[in-house]
Amino acid sequence: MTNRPPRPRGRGIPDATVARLPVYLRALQALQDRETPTVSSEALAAAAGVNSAKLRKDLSHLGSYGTRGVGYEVEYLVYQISRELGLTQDWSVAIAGIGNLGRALADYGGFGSRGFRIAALLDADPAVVGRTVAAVEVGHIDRLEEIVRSAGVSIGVIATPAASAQDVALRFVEAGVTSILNFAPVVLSVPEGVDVRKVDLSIELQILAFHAQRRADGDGRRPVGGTGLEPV
Amino acid sequence: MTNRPPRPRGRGIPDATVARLPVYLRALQALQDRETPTVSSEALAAAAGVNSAKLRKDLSHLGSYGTRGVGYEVEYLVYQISRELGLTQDWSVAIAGIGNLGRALADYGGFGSRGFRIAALLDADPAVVGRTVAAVEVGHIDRLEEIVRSAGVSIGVIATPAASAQDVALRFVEAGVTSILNFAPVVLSVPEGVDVRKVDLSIELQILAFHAQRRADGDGRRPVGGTGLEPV
DNA sequence: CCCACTTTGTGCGTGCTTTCACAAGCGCGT
DNA sequence: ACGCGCTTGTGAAAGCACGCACAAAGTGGG
Ligand SMILES: NC(=O)c1ccc[n+]([C@@H]2O[C@H](COP(=O)([O-])OP(=O)(O)OC[C@H]3O[C@@H](n4cnc5c(N)ncnc54)[C@H](O)[C@@H]3O)[C@@H](O)[C@H]2O)c1
Ligand SMILES: NC(=O)c1ccc[n+]([C@@H]2O[C@H](COP(=O)([O-])OP(=O)(O)OC[C@H]3O[C@@H](n4cnc5c(N)ncnc54)[C@H](O)[C@@H]3O)[C@@H](O)[C@H]2O)c1
Repeated sequence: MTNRPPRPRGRGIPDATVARLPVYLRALQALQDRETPTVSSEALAAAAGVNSAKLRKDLSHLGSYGTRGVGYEVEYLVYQISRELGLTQDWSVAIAGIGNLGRALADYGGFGSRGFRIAALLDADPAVVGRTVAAVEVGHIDRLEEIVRSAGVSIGVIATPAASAQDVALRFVEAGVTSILNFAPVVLSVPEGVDVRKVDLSIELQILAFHAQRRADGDGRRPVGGTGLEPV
Repeated sequence: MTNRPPRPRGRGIPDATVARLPVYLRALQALQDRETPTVSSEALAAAAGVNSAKLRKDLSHLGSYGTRGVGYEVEYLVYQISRELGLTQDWSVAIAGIGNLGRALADYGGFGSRGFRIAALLDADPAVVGRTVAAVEVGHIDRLEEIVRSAGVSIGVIATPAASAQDVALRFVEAGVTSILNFAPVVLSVPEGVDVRKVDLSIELQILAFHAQRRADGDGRRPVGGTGLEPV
């Protein structure tokens, strides 16, 4: 694991690549657990569920970290991807809305394992505020700014009801948070420079339903009471 | 066993469009609640956080449902999008793994509202099996096939630990499920023709971390947002 | 009827993404 | 030293997605 922080990488890794790096990282860590020293692009691509040419091109954006005829050294690549993703430093996360979902997120162990630390939990319900979840005491949402600033939070997670999400988002931003992960089913409006990603269960199900319906239409699969209406 | 079908997209609606239709649908339903009869592409695009030309092109894939000089009739468009997405029929969902996350999903109300009905819950833990969550009794995972078939499940949700996810996925497939939503942090391998989507919290956080690091890095400019609210 | 105005639907240029295909590089055995 | 087999890194091509800009199509007022 040689440290190598110069910058041969052409600045600007494509978004599509960035979205796949965590997948590669996870596959590599599984190999690490099995003490596999090196891996070929073919094998790693299979583990990550992508085309091997795509994997190589993705990795080439980070630098030339492979050895022709051999493959990639697992440990070295883990380090390089971690560094590129910013996982060599710790990130403090605040979760707003400690309901069913918020609690599941807070309790989730797979978080802290990789550089993300839950630094603050926030809720509006007096019955929840003051309780301790995952070793963190739930603070009142009214003190968001104070808590977020003092905990040095850089990533805000929104798990409140949809009606409160926009408000909470702006308060996160006012408190200096520029990265937000939103679970509420609303489109958030935030100032330029703030990065919002959303996780939307309902949308995922609807996309699955679309494809399922298409399969059912084409094939002779059993429909469950669809309409016979055709597009005009 | 392929990880991902190449792109069986017979000519039809582009994937990128399909992924946005649920967003439009949600915005339209909000308009419906406010009894707005018609909406322009400009206004709907703003509500959905997209470019209006993109919205019009997306909708044009469904047909010519707008009126020039006027806009789109909200109710009609809701129906057309719903039909295209397959929401005019009901979909039965099974959730495997009734832990923290699985319980949150089962309890989540925003599901049923859009044609998705929780038909079965499955777990391996004797302490969980037999309990009732969200008015559904948790069945034992060993009876997956029987339960899934008798409940007519068409969408399987995996919220088990990562180690069990692949196994559960294959059992879903054997029971006839061809649409799977996976919350476990693993790449699933399924036979061709089975549609898998994943929701991965950890990946989302890592992507946020990457962008946050980039903003903090060489880039010394402080994003002065002003008050310009940008839809995301 | 005509005209000014609004808004849709889409042709087209631009840039990003994926995939193929292969030369160049590396290790190993002889 | 040399050739062979394996694997990377990357040009080039094909495929998509996005968004501008505008003609076509509709509304409403006079
Ligand atoms: N549970 C799921 O599986 C699921 C799935 C998809 C999306 N979501 C979305 O995630 C969000 C949370 O879901 P949930 O099931 O945990 O709901 P929940 O009702 O169990 O929890 C919401 C929590 O937010 C708190 N809250 C309300 N207003 C607040 C405010 N202004 N500031 C801070 N906290 C506030 C409430 O006190 C409550 O504890 C919702 O927007 C929901 O639509 C949930
Ligand atoms: N909780 C989160 O916020 C969160 C976030 C991202 C991803 N995930 C992933 O979601 C999954 C579930 O997370 P969780 O927090 O609910 O975990 P959990 O441990 O609370 O729940 C897991 C449940 O699955 C059951 N189970 C175990 N093996 C099973 C099997 N073979 N068949 C059926 N059920 C089985 C267990 O009995 C338990 O009830 C995990 O893969 C986790 O990595 C969770």
